[in-house]
Amino acid sequence: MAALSDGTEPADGLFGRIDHRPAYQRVAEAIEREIMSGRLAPGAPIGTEADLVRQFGVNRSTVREGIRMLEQSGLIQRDGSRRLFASLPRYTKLASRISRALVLHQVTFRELWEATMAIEPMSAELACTHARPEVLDAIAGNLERSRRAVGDPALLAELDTEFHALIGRASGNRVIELSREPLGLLFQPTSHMLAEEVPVAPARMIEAHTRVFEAIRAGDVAEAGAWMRRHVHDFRRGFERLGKDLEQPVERLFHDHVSARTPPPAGR
Amino acid sequence: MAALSDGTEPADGLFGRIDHRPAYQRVAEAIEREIMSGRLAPGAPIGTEADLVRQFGVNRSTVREGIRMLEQSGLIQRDGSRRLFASLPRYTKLASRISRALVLHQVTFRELWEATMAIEPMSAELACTHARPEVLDAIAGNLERSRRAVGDPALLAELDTEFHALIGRASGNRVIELSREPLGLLFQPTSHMLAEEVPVAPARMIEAHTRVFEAIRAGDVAEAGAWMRRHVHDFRRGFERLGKDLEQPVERLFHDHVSARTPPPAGR
DNA sequence: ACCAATTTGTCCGTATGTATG
DNA sequence: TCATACATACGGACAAATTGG
Repeated sequence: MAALSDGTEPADGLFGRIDHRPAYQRVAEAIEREIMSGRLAPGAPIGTEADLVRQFGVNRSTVREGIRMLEQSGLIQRDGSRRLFASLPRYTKLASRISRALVLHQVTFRELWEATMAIEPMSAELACTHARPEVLDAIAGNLERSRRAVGDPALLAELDTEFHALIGRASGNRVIELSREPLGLLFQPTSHMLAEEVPVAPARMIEAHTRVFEAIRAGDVAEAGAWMRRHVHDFRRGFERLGKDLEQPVERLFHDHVSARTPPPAGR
Repeated sequence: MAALSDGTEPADGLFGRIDHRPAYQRVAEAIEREIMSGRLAPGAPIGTEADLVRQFGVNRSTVREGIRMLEQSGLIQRDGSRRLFASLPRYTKLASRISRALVLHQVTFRELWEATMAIEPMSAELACTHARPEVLDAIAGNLERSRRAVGDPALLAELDTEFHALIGRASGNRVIELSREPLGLLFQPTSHMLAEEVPVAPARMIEAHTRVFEAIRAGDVAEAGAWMRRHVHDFRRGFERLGKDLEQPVERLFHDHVSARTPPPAGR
């Protein structure tokens, strides 16, 4: 039951097992452990490659391979000047990683929609009690821009995605915020198509967004949830009206331009 | 608006911009593009490092750094003989990445619980119409083992986590399955503590699990959802009965032994 | 704004253990 | 069994970029 981190059982003799994983992995894991344990706080400098070479007693190439892994997992980042810092994995990066995986696994629109149906209404309901003024202002701004964008399907789809992301932010719940982000990313192309092909779609969308926003501002939990549910149902109806199949996998095509660049410097 | 993948705007002259990103990143991105576009199907061999050196015209070390990044993101894997294959990012790996991020961001129990309250009932409801026999059998087995584990808090917590994971599986919705996995991981230690400290907890848990299971087997959507909601509420009450604060961040301590090892070869 | 030291990105060559045929 | 191919790891090198005076 007490499996080691490499999946093996501990030996019961005098000596511990030998860790035969490659050196670059052990370098990465050692640094990861320091960060996860809190001994390296986010924003703390990791040191130069030469430092790490000295500390671990391995070659620089080995250190560099370890660093690549940690960089990829978001536990360390480079600031503008390429110095290494411990950092918190960014939500946007995780979200785009998740949506990439969902695309590769050929998740269907039905699956996406059902998950949205679970998360989005809850998000709106929580926003009623947790939304802070700045976020409400941001949502108001989003609505304003949406009303002016009725003729521009691409922009409208972008603003739609942003609206829902802001509701997630307003929920005051980062788990929900993170969970729903990939859904927004994956729905955006469909939202675009909908705005282009279904004449009433833009107006209905803006109407629903407005209702949700007003309910949130009024603190009306039931109303916010109900309008959000209606809105998500509406999206599905529009989707079906386009003659598309709910069991169709989300395409991988769109994903080309969502290769999220590393964001600017972390802390400090 | 048409930002390039490195965040800059396209130049409007004769020549395109020069890509200043380091070679190892471009190697990784080139391979990633092949996989995402479908030209490299999961399971397809990538070639040896020497092959990649020839194709890209860069040094071994550079290729290796690129490979580390892709390995970390789960897009490529090595089989037993260390040959490189394209692969689908594994859910378990993503889930543990997500829960790690949530821990580092010091997400609170309230946030976890609210998200669970959104996802888990939906998961149970969907299971009513989508559960396949094998999964139902697995759940039955889990229940059987749970009943025998009443005196063993650690095992019971493990079986609890497994039960909910199986419900996720039964939902026939991989988005929900993936979204809820990190929640299960993060709740497990609390579930353990609950089984240890609250005398009635094990019995109530098993009762609820049984009800949910029977409702799913009977295809009773309303009943399954209702019992799951009750179960999740119950968890919260138990948590508060322990005198713990919902606004307390999930501890980072537990995470030490959840450093999910790379699973065996991917497809084929 | 210039200079010297540091650091990263990249390359080359080589040795070693292991897996495949 | 043996030869080959391959991944891991090491040492050393140099140019370009960045830092810190």
